Amino acid sequence: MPNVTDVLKKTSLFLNFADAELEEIEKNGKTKSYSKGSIIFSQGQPAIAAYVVIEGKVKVYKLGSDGRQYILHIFGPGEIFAESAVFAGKTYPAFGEAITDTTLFYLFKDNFLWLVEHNSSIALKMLSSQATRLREFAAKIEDLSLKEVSARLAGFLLEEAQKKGKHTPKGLELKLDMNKTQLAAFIGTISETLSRTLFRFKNQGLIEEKNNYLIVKKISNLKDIAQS
Amino acid sequence: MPNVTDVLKKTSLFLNFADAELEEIEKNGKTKSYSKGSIIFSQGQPAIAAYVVIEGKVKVYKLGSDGRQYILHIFGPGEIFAESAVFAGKTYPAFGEAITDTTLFYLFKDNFLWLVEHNSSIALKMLSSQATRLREFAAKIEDLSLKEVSARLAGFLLEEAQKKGKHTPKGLELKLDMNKTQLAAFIGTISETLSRTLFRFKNQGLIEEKNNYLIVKKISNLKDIAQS
DNA sequence: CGCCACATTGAAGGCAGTCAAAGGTGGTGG
DNA sequence: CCACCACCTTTGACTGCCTTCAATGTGGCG
Repeated sequence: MPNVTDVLKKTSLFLNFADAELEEIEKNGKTKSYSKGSIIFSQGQPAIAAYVVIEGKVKVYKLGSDGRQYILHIFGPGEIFAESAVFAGKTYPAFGEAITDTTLFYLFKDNFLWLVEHNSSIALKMLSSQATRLREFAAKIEDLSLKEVSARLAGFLLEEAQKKGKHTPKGLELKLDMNKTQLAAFIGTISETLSRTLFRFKNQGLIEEKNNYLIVKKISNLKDIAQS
Repeated sequence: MPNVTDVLKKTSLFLNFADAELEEIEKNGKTKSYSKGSIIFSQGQPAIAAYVVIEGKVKVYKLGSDGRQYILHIFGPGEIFAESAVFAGKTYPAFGEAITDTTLFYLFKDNFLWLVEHNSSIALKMLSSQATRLREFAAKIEDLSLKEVSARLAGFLLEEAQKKGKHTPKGLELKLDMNKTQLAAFIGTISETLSRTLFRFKNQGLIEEKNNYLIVKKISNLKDIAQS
C-alpha cells in the first residue's frame, strides 16, 4: 500500500501544505480499506465525511428503479470525492462503491468544514474544483439531452485519448479503466448498445480494438460524430 | 424598477451584510437592463462577471447542434448566476438569455473573487450553494439517463406543487413561470411530446389545466410515475 | 473441465423525435 | 373594434434509435 501522507500531498487540495498541517489533517482522519465491490456509502445516508482515494478506484453512481446505473464519476488515487455532500450538509446524493480493492482516507465532516473555514486557500480551491465539476455535469446533461449514443461515445473516446492516449504508429492507444458495462453506464446507455456502436465505429475504421486496448485512429471523423 | 440595494440585501449570499459592505459591493458593480430575448452571455465567451437578477427572469441553457435547447436553470429576482464560471475562471459553459425584460447587477470577476477570498462567510455560502446545484444537476442526470419523459414530468410537477402550489378544493394549484416550450426544454424533451404527455395525465385524472393554471390532483399516483 | 461474469449478436417492439398542418392566443396597428 | 401577424400549442402520421429479451461466445479462475 502506498504511503498515505505521500498521496495526500499530491491531492490538489493540499498542494503546498506544510508537513505540520498535513500531519494535523492526517491525525484527525482515518484510513480504511475496502475490497472490490464494497459499498462505501449509499444514497440517502447522512454525509459524515469526504474521502481521498489512497489506492484503488471508486465509482459514484445513481441507481434507477429498474436497477440500471448511471455512473457520475470514477475516482482514482489522489482524488477527493463526496465533498459536496458534506457542504450541502445533508445526505449522500448517490452511491459510492469500490470497483477495485481500495484504500480511502476519511476527512470527517466537522474537521473538514473547520479546515475550509479557516483556510481561504482551500476554500478557493474547493470552489474552483466544484465549479469544474459543475461544468462537467452540465456537459453531461447537454450530452444526454441533446445527443445520441454514438455522439456521446465519440466524445468520450476523444476525451480519453487526449487525456491519456499513447501515440503509436496506428493512432492513439488507450486502456479503459473500467469494463464495458461500466462504460455503457457512464455514457448513459447499456452494454448491448455500446457493443453495437463500437462495432460500427470499428467497421468505419475509426477505431481498432486489441486485447483490452482501444486505438483511436480517425480523430477528425470522431469529432464530427461527437458534434452532432 | 425595484431598488437594487433592496434586492441585493435579499440574495442569500449577502444576507446579514452591513449596509456599508453592501454599498461597497454596489459601488464596484453596475446595473444593466435587457429586453426580452436578449442574450446576456454566450457559451465560450470569457467569464467576466457573475450576475444578480434584480428584476425579470433569465434562462441558462445549452444548445445542441440542431438548435434544440436544454434549459439548465431559470433564475428570478434575488438569485445569483454564472458564479461558477467565474470560479472556474474560464469561459461561460452555457448561454444566458433574458426571457422577460430584465435588470441585472454585475459582480465583476476580480471584485467578486476578492470578496470571496476575504470573507469566509461568503466562501462557505458559495460552497454550500454550489454543492446544492451540483446535487440538482446530479438529479437531472439521473432523470435524463434513467427515466422517461412521463417520469420526468411527474417529478417536475410534484416538485413545483410542493414548492409553490396553493391548496384548493380540487388540488394543488400552480402557475408555471415559463411557457410550455421552455418547460419541455427543461425536462429534456420537445413541446410536442410534452403536450401529449400532459394530455395523458389529464386523461388519467392526475391533473387539470385551466387558463394558465395547472391543478395537481393525485399526488400519490404522480409519485408512482415519477419513481419509475 | 466447468463455472461465472462479461461481451456479443439477433429479433422485436416501444418511446420519443421529426415533419406537417391546423388551432389558439396575444399584441399591434389600421 | 377588428383584422392581421407572430408565436405558441396541439394533433396526426411516420420513422428510427435504443431498450428489452433471449441466445450464444469468450476469457479467467478455481
